[in-house]
Amino acid sequence: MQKLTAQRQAILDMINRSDKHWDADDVAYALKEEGISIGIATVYRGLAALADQGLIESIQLADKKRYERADKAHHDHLICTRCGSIEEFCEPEIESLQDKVAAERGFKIEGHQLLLFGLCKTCKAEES
Amino acid sequence: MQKLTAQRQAILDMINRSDKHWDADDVAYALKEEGISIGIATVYRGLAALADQGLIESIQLADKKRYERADKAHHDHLICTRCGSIEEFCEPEIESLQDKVAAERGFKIEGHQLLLFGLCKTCKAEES
DNA sequence: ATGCCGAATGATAATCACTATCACTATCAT
DNA sequence: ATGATAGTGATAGTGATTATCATTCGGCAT
Repeated sequence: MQKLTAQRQAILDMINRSDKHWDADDVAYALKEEGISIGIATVYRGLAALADQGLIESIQLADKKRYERADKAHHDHLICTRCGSIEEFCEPEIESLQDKVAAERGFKIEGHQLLLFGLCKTCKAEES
Repeated sequence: MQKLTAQRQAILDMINRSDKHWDADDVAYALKEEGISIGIATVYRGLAALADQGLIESIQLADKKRYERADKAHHDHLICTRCGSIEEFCEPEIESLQDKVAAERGFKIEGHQLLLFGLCKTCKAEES
C-alpha cells in the first residue's frame, strides 16, 4: 500500500549517495540544489515511508530524527557532544545481551537504539 | 551557581516519592494537586537544573523528556510501543562492552542511552 | 538594617520539528 | 473511461520546549 513514487525515489537516491545522517531539511535542501523541488511535508512523509519499508534507517536524536542508508550492517552510534559528529560502531555481543534481557522478561523486541554520548577523538584532544 | 530553591526542592521531593518516569506536565500537575503551583517554565528549568546536578536522571524519548529518581543503580529501559509502559533493566556486561568500543576509538564516553522498543509481556499476550 | 547583585520566577511569546488538513493529482485495477 | 486508493504540496496547527522580560528572592558586604 506504500508506493515508491518519483519523489520518494529521489529522496532515497539522495540518501544512498552518501554516508551522512540526514534530517528532513538536509534532504529538501540537497534536492533543491539539484533542481528537484519537493514539498517539505512530502519529504517528511517520504522519509517515514522509506524507513517503514526498511529502505533507509532512522535514528532519533534529542532534537530531531535523522536518516541514513540501510544498505549497511546494523550498527549503533557514538555522538560527539562537542562537534556533533556521528560515528558508527557494531558490537554483536551487545545485541545478543539485549535479546537475553528481553527474553528473561517476556518482552518482544521490535527495535532498539543505543547512543553513546561524549567526546570524539579529535575533540578530546582539543579539550584543555 | 545553580540554586536548590523551594520550587526545585518541591519538584525533587515529588520525583523522589515514586518510581515513575515523569514529564514536565506530570510534575506540574502533581504539584498542583498538592496545592503547590509552580509556573510551567519553572518546572522545565527546575528539571533541567536538577538533572544537571545529578539529583535526578533524564531519559530522552522520541516525543518528550522524562525524569526519574537518581538514587537507584544505573539502568536502561524497555519501552512498550503499544501501552507506553517503561520497564527498567540493568546489564553490566553491556556497559563494559560500551566502554570497550569507545576505548578502541579514542572516544570519551560522558553518557549513554539504550532503549529497547517492543511489546511488554502483557501486550505480547494480548496481540492476536 | 540597607543596598546590591546574580540567579530564579512566572506569564507569555516565540521557536522548531513535525503532523493534520484539504484540494488536487497520479496510479492502478476493473 | 471510471472509481478507488494513495500521494502531493501549500499551509495551518500541534506540542514540547525555550526565550524574553519585568519582578522577586537570597546572600553578602557595607
